[in-house]
Amino acid sequence: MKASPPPAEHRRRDASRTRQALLDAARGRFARDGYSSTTVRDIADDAGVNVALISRYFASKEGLFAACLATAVDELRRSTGDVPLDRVAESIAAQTAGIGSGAVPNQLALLFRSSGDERADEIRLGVLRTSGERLATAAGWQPGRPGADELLLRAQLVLAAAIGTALLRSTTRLEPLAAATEADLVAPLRDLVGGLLGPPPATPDPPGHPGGPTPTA
Amino acid sequence: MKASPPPAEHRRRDASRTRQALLDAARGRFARDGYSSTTVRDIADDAGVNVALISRYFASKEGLFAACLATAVDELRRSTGDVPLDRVAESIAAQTAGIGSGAVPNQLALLFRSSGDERADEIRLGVLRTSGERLATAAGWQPGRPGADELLLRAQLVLAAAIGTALLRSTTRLEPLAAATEADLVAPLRDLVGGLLGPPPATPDPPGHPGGPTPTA
DNA sequence: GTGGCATGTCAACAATTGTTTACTTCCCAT
DNA sequence: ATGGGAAGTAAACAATTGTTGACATGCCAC
Repeated sequence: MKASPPPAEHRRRDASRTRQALLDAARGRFARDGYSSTTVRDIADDAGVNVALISRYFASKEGLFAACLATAVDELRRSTGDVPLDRVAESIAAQTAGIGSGAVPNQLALLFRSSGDERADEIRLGVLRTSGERLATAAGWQPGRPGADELLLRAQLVLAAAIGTALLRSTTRLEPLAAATEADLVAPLRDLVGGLLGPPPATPDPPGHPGGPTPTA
Repeated sequence: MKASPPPAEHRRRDASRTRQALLDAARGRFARDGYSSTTVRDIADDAGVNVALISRYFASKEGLFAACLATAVDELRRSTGDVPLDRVAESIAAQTAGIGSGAVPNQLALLFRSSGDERADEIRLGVLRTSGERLATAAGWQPGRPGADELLLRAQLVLAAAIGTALLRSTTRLEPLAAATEADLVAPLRDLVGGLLGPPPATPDPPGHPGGPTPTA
């Protein structure tokens, strides 16, 4: 019937397609089981391709992990690119909910799965650092100011909460957290972010609170 | 010189001592590197004993992990035994700070390192579940009440934040979070817990907030 | 059609893993 | 002191891991 090979259809041999299949399978495995618990044969089986192709397309298992990390970092950078403070909760909820609860399996969780590779650690640390600074900036952070360090610390605690949530949701069946929808998460996350980065909640008496976060207004 | 063997001194052969050495070494490795990245030879070398003793004393690597998990769970249960709501932040700060920043390396982080073992997952899930319920109870939770589910969800988010903080602190060098002292962490954590579990912060207009947590007073 | 090259498969490799077995060494009650 | 058993050691085991090379197969330009 079909005289010419339809380009949109499934070709029997397509390098970019199998490459992508490997990336998808690897991302899911790495995010759920971690780096060293995942074997290249697992990934290849999930992707439905031969094991040797991992070495061919990504040079090594670590290369594949680095590629996964790169795409995860890209997506994170894109979806968290300077969100205003009052949209942070929505953004985290979207990330931890998986955007489709199936299609994209938790870049946040993946970002945190150690690989033993030093470059991966550098990438991870860089992302965390810039994310924290961006978040702190949205909360009024300016380096050098009095109290700047604590504000940055608070922003990093927000990141820690987001990562912890992503990990708990993707590796345990702790209900109701594991099955919570994005909508379920927004309100609590808003309170979490607000408590950490919002204006100081009118501390009546406790003497602590050294230089609370500078009010945005 | 020494005629009789001094019991308080270091005997050359002491089963309980080497057993404890193995436990300590294993807990550190598991918490920092995860289960599958840690080899039994690593642990044995850290403890300064022979590899075969792991199988002798704990039957297997998984048995050793289970033993570590059990002690961690014990310590967690003891140190978080029904703390009042206004002491939760201190408790989390103490846990994530490591109580001595060196001696006890993060039970929280260890609690979360997957092992692939089904029993370990059960233990972990049980601890998380009861911890969440205890925390929610301290915040006024009563099962069945309207809004009870969201309050439990909020308590579990506190746990996620604590675990994320512990993991971030023990596996990255993200400053200032990684080097923050227990005292540095208390105030931000108090705001985090307060934001999630405290009395609803006098929401002026947003229609959400379905049945906020019942005020303690 | 057909040659050439990209794509995919198979089998084997060396290294590492957890575990076991046989053996040695030390402590202690007799 | 001395035999017996506990404590520790060394070497080897099978299984699994990541990786590689030689080989098969399909697709496209000509």
